[in-house]
Amino acid sequence: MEPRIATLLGDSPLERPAADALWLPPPPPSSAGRILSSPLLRTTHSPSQQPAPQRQKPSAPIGDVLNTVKPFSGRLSDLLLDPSPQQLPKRKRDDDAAAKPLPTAPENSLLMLPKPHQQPKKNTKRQRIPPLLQGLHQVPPQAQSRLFPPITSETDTFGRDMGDTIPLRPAGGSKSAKEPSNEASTGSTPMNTPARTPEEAREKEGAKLASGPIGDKENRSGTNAAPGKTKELKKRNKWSDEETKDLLVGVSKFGIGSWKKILQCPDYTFHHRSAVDLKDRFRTCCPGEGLKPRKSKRKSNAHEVTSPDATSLPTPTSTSGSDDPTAPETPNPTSTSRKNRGDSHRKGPAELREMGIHSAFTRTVHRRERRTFTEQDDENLLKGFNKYGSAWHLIRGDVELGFSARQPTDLRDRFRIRYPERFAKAGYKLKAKDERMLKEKENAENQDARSIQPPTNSATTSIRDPAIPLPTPLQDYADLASEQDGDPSRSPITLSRNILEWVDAHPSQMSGANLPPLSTFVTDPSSSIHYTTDGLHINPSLTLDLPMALLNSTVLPSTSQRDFHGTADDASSHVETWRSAASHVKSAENYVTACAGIWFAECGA
DNA sequence: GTAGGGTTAAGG
DNA sequence: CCTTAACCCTAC
Repeated sequence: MEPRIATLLGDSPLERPAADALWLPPPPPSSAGRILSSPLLRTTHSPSQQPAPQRQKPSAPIGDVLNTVKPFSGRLSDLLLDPSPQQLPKRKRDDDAAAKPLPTAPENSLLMLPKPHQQPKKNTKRQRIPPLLQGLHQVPPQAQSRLFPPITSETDTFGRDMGDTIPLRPAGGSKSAKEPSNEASTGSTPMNTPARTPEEAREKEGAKLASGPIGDKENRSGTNAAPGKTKELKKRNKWSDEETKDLLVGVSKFGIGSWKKILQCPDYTFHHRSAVDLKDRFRTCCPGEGLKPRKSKRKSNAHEVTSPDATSLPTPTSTSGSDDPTAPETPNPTSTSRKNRGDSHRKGPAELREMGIHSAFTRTVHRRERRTFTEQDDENLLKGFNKYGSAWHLIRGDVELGFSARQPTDLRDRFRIRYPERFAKAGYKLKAKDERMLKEKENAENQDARSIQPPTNSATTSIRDPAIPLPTPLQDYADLASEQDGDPSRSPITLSRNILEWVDAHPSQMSGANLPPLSTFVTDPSSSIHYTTDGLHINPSLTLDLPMALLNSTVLPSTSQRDFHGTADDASSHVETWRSAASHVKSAENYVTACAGIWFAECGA
């Protein structure tokens, strides 16, 4: 832990500039026990590494901040919104006096910290809680312990950012140990056996793409995954001639489109390929053979004059022309090198003959031509759903809607994609992926609400980055109002079970009120509670205000689980009360945690 | 006929 | 190589 902290901070404690807001002074002896009980502080200021005289220097940033800060108004929003800019220069002066800055360090060394990796796009949802709050959310587990929460998450990210080359993926699994070489693998290897469940399929896919091939690919390529990426950089799993031959022979035997059959046929050997991989490879080798050749991607960019070869790039017409399977061995002489590179995988008749393929590829399995749903289709689909409900065959039968060429299941599938919430509300099951997305979304907001995100960099808990704007109370929460579906049979209450679960899990923080498990309400089908499918929806303004006066048992219902025998309306009313109470507890928690930071510093000053 | 999981096509 | 969506299969 200790060396990692030092690594994480970029230097040894002695050389590290004190601009790091974590740099707290040692507490007076009376409070030493409390303060040093924090593992973070202990490791950051190990007495064995820090000479006593230097430790006694009253150069703590937090102490300075506290000395210059104006009297605390008692409102958390003041803490959040007042960056107290005059404190920053003073901090720097003290920094200079206290420690020798790194020669290359910029003024604000916080900027030198490794950037956390970029989450995939779908996860880069804008944070709903300002960074300061994220760091302050965590209430010390025991009030008397006053521990900083340990840094337990994102460590891998930092580790990688700091050049930690230790493989993060658990080494060893029987699977990877079992597949040191692909040369010996056959079509009947575990990798080529079909998965029985979606989870297995996912695992299998993940193993194919990541853990499984790693050793093999590294052995082949001799390169390591680049550090600083969320996902380990996947090596390109290049197609060998043997694989390609097996693929083409397989296509000639089973037909175009029977990718899974080919994949599973023991006669052929593929190195961690999926059916999609086979299809993609075939599309590359035999463009136009039964599969649509790829469209030209350069449309709007084609006119850009900055590209030196822009004038020689093939037009979409020439692209499709060169993809013409009737002329596979006569590449367009005007093609660029890029174009030639794309064509380099193309297998001509001669090569096919060499592989023993003498007849043209056929398609043995018939599949309806793929037809994209238009906006009009979607509109009609919604109309049909409003008219017939989920009787998809009736929707198809309605000639006015124009779905005669579709299967009922097509309509259902499209409806699931296009109107997922209505689909779910109608009682249907969403695809696992959609459900995962909903869950992730729920979890993301759940983390905001439960405040279980430990600070990944405690420095950010003291000084809010003024470049990151705080949201206005209702800014960016348009979805709060967009959840209404206009269904009059539902209560307008929009409630997330997560906050209720949080309250369930923290009954002691509800001022001793008698807390019924709130699942009492949520599991009551007669309560007409409307749960949004995307998780937690708390009016964020409630978390920015500090309704301390409301934080007492008088606002909390005294109803116990056994006592509750109300009607659905009563239940709604109670849940609303609980929801409000939970929000207030949340606000109070933030407030107390913010104060805790000051208490810590005061103890150390 | 429907629900739900699986497979494939195609664009990114 | 990944993701998405259209389409397919099959148990019920």
